[in-house]
Amino acid sequence: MPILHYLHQLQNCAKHRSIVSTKQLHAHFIKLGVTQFLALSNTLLNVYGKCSLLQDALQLFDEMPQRDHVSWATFLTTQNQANLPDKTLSIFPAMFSIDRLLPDDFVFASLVKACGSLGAIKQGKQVHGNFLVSPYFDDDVVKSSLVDMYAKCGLPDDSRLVFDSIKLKNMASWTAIIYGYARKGRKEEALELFVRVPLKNLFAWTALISGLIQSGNGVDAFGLFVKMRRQGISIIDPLVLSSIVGASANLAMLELGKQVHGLVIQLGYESCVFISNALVDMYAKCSDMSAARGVFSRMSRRDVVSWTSIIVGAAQHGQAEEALSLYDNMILNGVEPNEVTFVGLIYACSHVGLVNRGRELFKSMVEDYGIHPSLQHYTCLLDLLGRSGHLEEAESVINLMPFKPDEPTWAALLSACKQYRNAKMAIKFADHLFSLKPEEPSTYILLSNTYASSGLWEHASKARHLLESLEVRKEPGYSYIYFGKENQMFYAGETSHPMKDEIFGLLNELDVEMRRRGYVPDTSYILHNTDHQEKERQLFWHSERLAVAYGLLKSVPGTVIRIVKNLRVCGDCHTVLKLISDIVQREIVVRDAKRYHHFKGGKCSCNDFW
DNA sequence: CCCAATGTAC
Repeated sequence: MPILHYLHQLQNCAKHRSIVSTKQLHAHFIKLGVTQFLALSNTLLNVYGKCSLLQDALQLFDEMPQRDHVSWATFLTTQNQANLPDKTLSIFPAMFSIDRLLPDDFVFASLVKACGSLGAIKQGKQVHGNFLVSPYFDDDVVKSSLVDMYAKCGLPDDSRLVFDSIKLKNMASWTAIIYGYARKGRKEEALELFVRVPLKNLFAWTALISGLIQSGNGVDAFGLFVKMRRQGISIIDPLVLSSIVGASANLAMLELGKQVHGLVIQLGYESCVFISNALVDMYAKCSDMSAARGVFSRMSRRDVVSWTSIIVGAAQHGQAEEALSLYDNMILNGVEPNEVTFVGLIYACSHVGLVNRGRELFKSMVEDYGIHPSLQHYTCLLDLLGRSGHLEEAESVINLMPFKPDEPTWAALLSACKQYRNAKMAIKFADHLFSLKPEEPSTYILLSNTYASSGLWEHASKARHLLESLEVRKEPGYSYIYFGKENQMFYAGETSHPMKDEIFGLLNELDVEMRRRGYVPDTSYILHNTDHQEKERQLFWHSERLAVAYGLLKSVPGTVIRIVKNLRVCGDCHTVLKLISDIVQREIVVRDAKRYHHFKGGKCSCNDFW
């Protein structure tokens, strides 16, 4: 049977993703006049999808003289596989309106998957409803897709309802439900189900581990990863590694990240683009830009994520020129930038006050690449304009843009007003900020100082008053320091550390030298309303200073001191860290809640804007 | 002949 023979050949093409053979076969079918056999065209459609030949798939589908359920299911799947779930949903209505066909189980599964990828819960529930009243209402595959959809939409309880209705639970449904709970940080339930999985394969482990990482439980995830390795699960698919690399990045644990990198090399996955992308990002987040550049330069193939990762990394570490020249290289290499790339680029410009270049990039993003600017893009642009003193222009951008600025954006503009002594504008911005009912204590300090400097004492005291009635920081400040295999955590005001005396002695010594150089503690950053001396004492015990002192005492001389802080560095600590970096001639890198600071020789890479 | 599970940059 020649048709069966051709089907077999096509399946081979799909397996090996052989584009040339597929096109040859297609030409052959046309010549033989066998394209009216639906099975043949449908399979061909499938192969085009698998080979990522979207244009060919679309043309074939469009030109098919008749289409059946299989044609539709296959075509919708090509859209899902090409990461175009919105297309899946927008094309589907034509199934009825043009071909008079109702969805079958295969089509339902594709639609549900598309809703899950989009997080489109409203449409997802509609599809679910239609599925329940269809003849396929009991299909287990569609049900496992539904479990996955609710998991991806962050509704594990809805997942569970569907999951419990599945008679014969397959691995996909187990994986999906575990992922759903893990992703929401519901560890107990995720683990409880994991214990019950009949086959604990790599998929199940990956779902559990990556879900936990996405909910910020990186430490638990690492524990499980080690357990998985010990149980001899072989990593035949590198996806779990990208999650684990990402967890090292989130925790900013450089040593851990290096170990994971070693494992990646050992398992032979360094040549995998998305793994290397994750490594570049990890080194950047761990503030080791030279390692990030190393991985990036060794990559034989780089996609838009690779370039964007290194650009954003350079931008966040204050290396604006590097970010911009990387962008030029990216364009020369024929890689098209996307919305994330431009966030990094405009951010880079704002760091060094390259106003014209930033404006050009913003314009180019819209005009050359057709990207609709998001609030984040406007925030970067406003930051750029504010920092460089173009306050009127910033105001007109605010009036023209289709978003309302958020609290940090108003705060950044307000700081810019202070810097450029524009009291009139400051009051305007402050009023907007005030009406947002800010939650960040430092915002009240900024507000109060702004009003006070303009003689608006009543407003100033109102802001101070609100601040004092505000619950003092829900989260206590802490800093981590890592070097070698050691890591230590310091809380603000901590006085029980075994090396407390040495730390206190060193900080005192440094304090004397700093004051000799003209340092005066800026106590306006202290929230409690206590006397001046007490405020100075509190500043003295801020966690980043304890961590730096510990680092100076214990780390190898000359090495970079790396610190991760949960909150933002206060203005006084920023001054102090600059001074310390100069006094002891050491580079200090602090990753705070907002950005990176490289203190070196009395200067900071953030250019004192943060 | 077609459907379901794990992933990287803001």
